[in-house]
Amino acid sequence: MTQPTLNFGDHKGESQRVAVLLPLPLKGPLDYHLPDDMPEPQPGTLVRVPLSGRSAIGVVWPKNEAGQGKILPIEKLKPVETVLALPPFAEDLMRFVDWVAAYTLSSQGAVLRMCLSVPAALGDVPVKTHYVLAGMPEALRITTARQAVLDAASADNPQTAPQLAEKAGVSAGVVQGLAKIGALSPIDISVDSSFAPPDFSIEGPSLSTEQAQASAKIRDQVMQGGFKPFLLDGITGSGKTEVYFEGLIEALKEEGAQVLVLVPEIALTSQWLKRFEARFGTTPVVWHSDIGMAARRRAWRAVATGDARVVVGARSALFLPFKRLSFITVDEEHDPSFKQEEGVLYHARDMAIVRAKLADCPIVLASATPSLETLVNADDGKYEKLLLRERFGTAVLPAMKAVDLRVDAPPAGSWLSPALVTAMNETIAAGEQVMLFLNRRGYAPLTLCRTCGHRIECPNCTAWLVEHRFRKELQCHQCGYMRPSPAACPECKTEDSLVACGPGVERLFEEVSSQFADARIAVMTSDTMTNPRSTAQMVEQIASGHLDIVIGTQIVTKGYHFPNLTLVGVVDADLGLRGGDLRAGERTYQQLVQVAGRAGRAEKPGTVYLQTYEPEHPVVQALLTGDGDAFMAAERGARARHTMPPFGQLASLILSGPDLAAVMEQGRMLAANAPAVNGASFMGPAPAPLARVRGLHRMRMLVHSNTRTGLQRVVGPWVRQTKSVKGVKIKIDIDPHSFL
DNA sequence: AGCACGCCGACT
DNA sequence: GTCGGCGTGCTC
Repeated sequence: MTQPTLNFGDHKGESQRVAVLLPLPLKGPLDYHLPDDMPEPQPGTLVRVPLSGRSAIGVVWPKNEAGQGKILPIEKLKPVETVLALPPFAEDLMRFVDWVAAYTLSSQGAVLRMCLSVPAALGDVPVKTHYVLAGMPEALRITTARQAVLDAASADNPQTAPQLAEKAGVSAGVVQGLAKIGALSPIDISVDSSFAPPDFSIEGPSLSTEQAQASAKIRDQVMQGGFKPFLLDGITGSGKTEVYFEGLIEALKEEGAQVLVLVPEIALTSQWLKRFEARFGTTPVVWHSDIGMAARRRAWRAVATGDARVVVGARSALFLPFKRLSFITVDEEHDPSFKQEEGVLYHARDMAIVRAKLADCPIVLASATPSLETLVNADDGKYEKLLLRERFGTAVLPAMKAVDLRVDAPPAGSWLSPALVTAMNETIAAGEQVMLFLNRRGYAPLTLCRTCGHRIECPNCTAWLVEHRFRKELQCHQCGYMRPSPAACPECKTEDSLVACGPGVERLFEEVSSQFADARIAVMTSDTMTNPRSTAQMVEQIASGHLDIVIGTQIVTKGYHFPNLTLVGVVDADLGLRGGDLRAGERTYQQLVQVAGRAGRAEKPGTVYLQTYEPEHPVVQALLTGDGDAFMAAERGARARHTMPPFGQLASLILSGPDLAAVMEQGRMLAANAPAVNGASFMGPAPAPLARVRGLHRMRMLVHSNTRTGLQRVVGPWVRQTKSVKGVKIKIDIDPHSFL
């Protein structure tokens, strides 16, 4: 990972000229000239500039030493319009933008766009006029109404006109009148209330010995300052959160310091936030993809001004304009959702390390199942490893049992083995709860015609339509296409000939409902947890013991704590292993450990049943024996042998367009133009596994390097120097995780 | 990303 | 004869 060189020094003879980076996918910053009456803005200043007839907001960018491209004469430049009343971007943020752009082979502007993702935050702050008592003007005519308002008003407690009018029992007009003659003075107060600072007087929970040791290491580093990554490797339920909380609290003791906690999108539950608030004595600034516009604006501004001390967010929070970032935690660092798969393709965990390095602060990567990349970095001594090997309190790790489906097969048309059903009955009889995990939304992944063999596919994608029986619809999980469930086969028109193939959570619900007639059952998927209110309600119902069986997709794997849940049934442990990409084994192992970790989190011990057709598979064996280290060591060996990441590096190209011939032509040209580079090999073009998505044809190419870094220096020039075919989009993914 | 310029179909 | 479809291309 190399880093672009920047010059933050003064640039003599160029005082008239400023480079402004705009949040657009342009090649680089654009030059503007400074009006004579405008003081020279320091790099990082937010400015409004003209841009082809309109006006745009950008950031004054440090001058790049390598002045590539032609320089426009100063008289041709348009003037900077205004300087925005916002704190300038910190130097480390600008270097971060440049670094991410160079690493992901995207434009600086595209990366900046992620930092300026809240247009409303950049404008004027919405204000409400409040009033305070002013000196008594000479010509004040006192009336009873006026006196009542003056009694209600005060010099140091600003109130709005309606508030004062209400208190005084008069109309708001009286207040306005007093303001007009100067007896009250108006003060504009932002509608955004400020965030309460953290409360250091709160005593943390008492920590176990290993927790205390780990947190001491982190706190020491925080006090000493400077970049340093930690891997906090602790089994599920070992209290990792409490350990990194100590680091965060320590960092916050420094005046003005800000801390960031990155979490997987689905882990940001209200249960989790309550825990957070209990320790910090304040609501953290929450940042994720679907917070409302007002909350977004308030959060962004608070981060920029430094008012927000603690930020908890999904991957995009990494691009918030922190004034002084002093500590980062990436919780569940192995989680696949940290990989951004659209627009600028980045991995938030990897970029968080870079951000911490540029901000010169400590960073903690926490996980019960660290990624291979992180484990290798820890073993190489780049990260300090902190281990937590005991479950917190009296809780113990759940017992793991494999159910060999070849031997203990479910009856035809059902998906639960007799062994699992027996265990479920016993658990429910004991007044405890069961969770069934099946990472497949809907009723059935495939609808097939018994008569003609037709499989109902998406008209736009290479994908089967998934039946959602609750909604009586078929849906494409690729593009969102929906159609009502047909009664007859769309191909041969035979009535009642369609059969659902394979299970989804809805089908499991059907089976469980008939087998456990008295049980109270919930289905937790993104389809049933569409809004926070209903989600919170469902979670509360489970937590308080009002439900017996929870059926869920991966949404249940994180962020929830159900103390009475003692049995977890993994309906199809082999599901994630099919399709076999680079990380299929690792990912499945991680996911199943997380699911298993839902069982027996309190006093009662838990049991996990893994239904599998391949009990001898290394992933299943690792779960049964609890020897994850051996499993990861084996994975590591395999990756090293094939110089796969992190021992080598991959870059993926997706070529897509409406015209297949054009897409193929682009692929041919890229292949023909592939440079001969020692240690690098080029594969493809080949049709992508998802050969068509949203009506676009897709081909893929893969570049492999047998060295760990620097592949973008091969891929960047190669793609830039290859003639592009009209109507074909080239998406470059450095360090790809998805191979579809 | 906008927004303009630019060449081919259904309207006043 | 125009209004307008969105395809390509530029923005200091």
